[in-house]
Amino acid sequence: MNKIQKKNTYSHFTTGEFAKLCNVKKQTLFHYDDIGIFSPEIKTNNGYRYYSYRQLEIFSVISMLKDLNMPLKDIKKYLDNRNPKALIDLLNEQEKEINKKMEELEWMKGFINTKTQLTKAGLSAKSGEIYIEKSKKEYMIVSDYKGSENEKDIAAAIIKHLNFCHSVDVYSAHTIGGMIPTTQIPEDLNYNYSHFYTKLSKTDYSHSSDTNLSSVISIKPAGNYAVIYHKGYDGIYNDYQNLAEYTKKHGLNIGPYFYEDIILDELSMKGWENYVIKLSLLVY
Amino acid sequence: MNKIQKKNTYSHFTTGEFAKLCNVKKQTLFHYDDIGIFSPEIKTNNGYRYYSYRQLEIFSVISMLKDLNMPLKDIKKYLDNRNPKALIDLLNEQEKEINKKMEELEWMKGFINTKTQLTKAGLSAKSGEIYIEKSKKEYMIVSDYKGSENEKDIAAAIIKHLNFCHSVDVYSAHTIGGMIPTTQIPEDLNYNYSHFYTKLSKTDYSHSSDTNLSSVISIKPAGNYAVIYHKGYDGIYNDYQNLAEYTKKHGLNIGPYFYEDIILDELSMKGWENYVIKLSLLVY
DNA sequence: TTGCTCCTCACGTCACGTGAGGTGGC
DNA sequence: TTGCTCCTCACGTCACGTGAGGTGGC
Repeated sequence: MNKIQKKNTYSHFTTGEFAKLCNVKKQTLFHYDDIGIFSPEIKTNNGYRYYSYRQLEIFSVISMLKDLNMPLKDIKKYLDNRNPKALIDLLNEQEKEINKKMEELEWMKGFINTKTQLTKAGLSAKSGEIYIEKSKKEYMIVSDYKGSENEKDIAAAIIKHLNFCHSVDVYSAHTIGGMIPTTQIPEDLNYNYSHFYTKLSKTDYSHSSDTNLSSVISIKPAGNYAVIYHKGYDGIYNDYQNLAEYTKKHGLNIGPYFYEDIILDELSMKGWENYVIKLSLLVY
Repeated sequence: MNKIQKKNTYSHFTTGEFAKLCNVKKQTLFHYDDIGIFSPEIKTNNGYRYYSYRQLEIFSVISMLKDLNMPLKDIKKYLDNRNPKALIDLLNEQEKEINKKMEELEWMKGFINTKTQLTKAGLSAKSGEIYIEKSKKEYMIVSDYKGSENEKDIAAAIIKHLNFCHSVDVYSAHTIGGMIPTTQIPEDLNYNYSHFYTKLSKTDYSHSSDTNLSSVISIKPAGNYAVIYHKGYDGIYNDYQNLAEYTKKHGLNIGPYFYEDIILDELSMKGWENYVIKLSLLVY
């Protein structure tokens, strides 16, 4: 170690110190040195690495690019050919990446919000009890369904419905619900949907001042709903009948459709038989 | 393959089909099946996998959790013990993760913005020419410097300055600048800073309605500045002298400090000798 | 039958992480 | 001298990715 090196190392950081400043492990710095993407300002004869505070910015940019899913190879490629114009282009691209990520995170937030609400509702729900619930107006995307009650037709229709939602840029956190006309109260042998729907959260329709979207939005009217929760799908037609009888007994007028929503699904329950399903019916 | 299986597979997706719906490669689904985190609804005798549309949501949630840096092991642990309360807790934690990521992304956006501005300025800058530039008021965090002009003292002071910035939650995209009193126009043997500073972007001080921060913010006054760009640090004291002489020749009053900002640094230029440095001086 | 898709198995890769064993500065 | 930090080297790991070679459905 000559004098100049000694003088310099006083004002420099060892690998461990620099790693702490960067909030990474030493091995990261070893690795970056190995692949030639980021090396210490000084390397002494005994192999000791010494980093300068001036290297902090470039390390933090490497971290940033890595966080934005840029492979180390590509980062190295840029650094090997760096120049102001290339930097501007790089930053430009990364800004687009960031915007994409932000949108994804926004979607996740919406998903978490609705899913938390639903799950809390599912936790406090008592199966089999009928009660009246005041609901606000809800927006949804609705697809007709004319197929049979078998799995195959339903699967095809649901996928078609999902594709339609995606085509108008809707990726709702709500699971898909089904509508059954009240003119046709389900029995064991007759339990079929007339529509499938996806409810929209505020973020789903407030962001898109898209005329495409607004033209395909349907409304579930505000009002009082008779509601019953059911566990699993077995014997669910009984609760449809119970709902209908209840409204008759209390002399209530009813809306044209039953709504069937899955409140607790595979995400919190293992197996269909444990899902919690909410049936609701507009009354007045 | 019995009848029931055959009937079901009609309404199901093969691995390749399902992978497309999920925007991933088949191998991801194989892998998830291998480690037991996400398996097809049906597996026939010949080993063919068949996925249901009902599995789409759970796959997308696995993807989401993975994007939020949750290891597959932990995701599996949740799924193996899933229940509504655990789901609510999980979603709660992940929301915090999301907020952290959003803040990071916001910081990156700010960084990209300021860095792009600086780099564009650096591209169009002509070294050696003096001109007058109108500047708006700028906010910055300033640290005194009383050390010598050697590397060691400067390094220590800069790190102290950085730590101070971090202690008041400032992580600016601007590189650190230096101030030199105009009473002491630098020469070769006398080129020393009296202060170091970090400029703040709007996002740095607008977000923080923090009284801590506002009490330590200094202001670089609005006004006309005599400006010169210099390449590298070699002979930079000449340009300090040129700036001073220019103001004298034009009978201008000058502010108390020279400001030295690095416009193009290691990020776009290899080596100190290619940096572009901006010297400026308030005139009136 | 052709072409496409499915499968498993082995090995590769990317970005480190983890000791093991040895040296070096205050 | 002790204790801490530095180094290299080899191997592990996480989440897949990439063929290789073979089978299977329309």
